[in-house]
Amino acid sequence: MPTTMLLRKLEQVMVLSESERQTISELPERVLHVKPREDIVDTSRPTSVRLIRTGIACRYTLLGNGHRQITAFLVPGDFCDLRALIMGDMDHAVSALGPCELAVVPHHRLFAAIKDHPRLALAFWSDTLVDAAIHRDWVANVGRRSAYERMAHLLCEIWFRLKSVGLSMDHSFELPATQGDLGDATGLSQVHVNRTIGKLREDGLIRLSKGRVVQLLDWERLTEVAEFDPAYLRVPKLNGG
Amino acid sequence: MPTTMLLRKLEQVMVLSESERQTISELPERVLHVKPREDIVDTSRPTSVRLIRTGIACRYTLLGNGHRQITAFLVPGDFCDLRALIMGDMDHAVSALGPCELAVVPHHRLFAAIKDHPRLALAFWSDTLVDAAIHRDWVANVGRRSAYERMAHLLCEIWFRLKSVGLSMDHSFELPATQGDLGDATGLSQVHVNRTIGKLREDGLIRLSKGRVVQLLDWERLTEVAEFDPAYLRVPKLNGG
DNA sequence: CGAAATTTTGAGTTCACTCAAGGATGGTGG
DNA sequence: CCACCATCCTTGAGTGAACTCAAAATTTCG
Repeated sequence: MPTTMLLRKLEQVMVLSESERQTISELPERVLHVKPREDIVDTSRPTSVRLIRTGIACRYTLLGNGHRQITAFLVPGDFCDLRALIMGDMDHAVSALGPCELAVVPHHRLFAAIKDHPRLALAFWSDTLVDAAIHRDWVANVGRRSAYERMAHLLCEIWFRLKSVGLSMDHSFELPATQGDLGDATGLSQVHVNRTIGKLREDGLIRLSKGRVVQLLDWERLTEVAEFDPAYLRVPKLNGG
Repeated sequence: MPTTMLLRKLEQVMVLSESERQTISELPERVLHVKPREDIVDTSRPTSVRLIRTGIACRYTLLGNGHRQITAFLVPGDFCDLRALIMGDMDHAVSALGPCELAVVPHHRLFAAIKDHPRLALAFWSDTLVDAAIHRDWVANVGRRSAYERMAHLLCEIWFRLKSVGLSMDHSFELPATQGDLGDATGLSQVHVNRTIGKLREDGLIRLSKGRVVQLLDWERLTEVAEFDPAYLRVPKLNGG
């Protein structure tokens, strides 16, 4: 029951001992298959943590005015509800975009792993720190960029994160999101998302093929438009501990 | 060299032993006084962590288009650059709004504290989890709320957080931010911030007195307008560990 | 007290929104 | 395998919330 993506991510933060790697790979209790558009976690008090193995999911909040805001996309190797391990509850929901395969890790196993290998607490903590950095980037994206720049930035981020876990070699990836979803992620209306990606396409920056495949045709120009700097996503090796 | 606010915050998450409390209170190496508008941390590689003791600060990012986005306000008890403890670097800057008093905690002391009391790692981790929750809320705020609701929400959040650390008994607090700052926090222009708080004032929801004191005149209606639900800020007691 | 920063107000503009309808696409069951 | 239905995408037209530019009034601070 491989936890390859997670290991890959954590190994970017710190060097893991054989024993630590072993412990992590034995975390999952079972695998869960989730259908497209299905909720993975709602705002409750889960007793296990779900880890994305394949597929793409999103964190979201429903506002009272009927709107939805997606606050993050989750790619393989990402925890859905690590928050609840420490905080007890979830303050938001997570839903699968396309079909997802999840590993389920009971809280007690994670606590046991941390007890045996205290350094792992720092590794998992770093996951939350990256989450926070991504959120900050989204605040800036939604708050201070035009629709055009915003969409460009979002696509850059998703591609970069997929690439970091070894998915997407070339500059293309499958994104099982509707234009409505992209609107909820960027704070734009569905119609304006349509016009915006239309312009990105006209300008030769992206291409959308059948099966919801996104191609970034001109990474150079796209990052320029989006002002995309992956520094906030990059994880330097942990020194102390 | 008291770390009262921090202790108060951490004790909301978990019960601390006398020894743990002692360790935390001995963390600060020195106190630092920072003038209004001065940077507390920039995007570099600090070797100590700064902790707000008094005053209000903000995290911010400068965008290439000349805009600034504030991604969070920091109140007493909050860490400025805990990220760098684990990640090595900062991906954003922190600046004082009004005059601030900071406690400086060298990284090695924090690592030592965690080594002696592994549960403290979970406590500090929870700080990052709350940060992430606040950021998510900001994404939703900026992405899916009108200027009017947005400003209301921001004021609710700041007041609630000040209240949780024992500042502000009544519904008023000092906020040493210009309307430009509030714009950078909400993703609005300075002019529109002016008109928006003008409307909040007209509607009898808030009052701005001399010395930058904000008064929330009608908490009931304000939370309704803002759809403010402090659940995401509340920290349930830690069960495991 | 004067200079600098901030707030306030006015006027015109624009980016993104809503409403609406037609076309494309994809999944499902007969 | 095709017809049908639902979902999603696309385009048009009109509207509106928030923006920019600009200048006056006020406050803050040295």
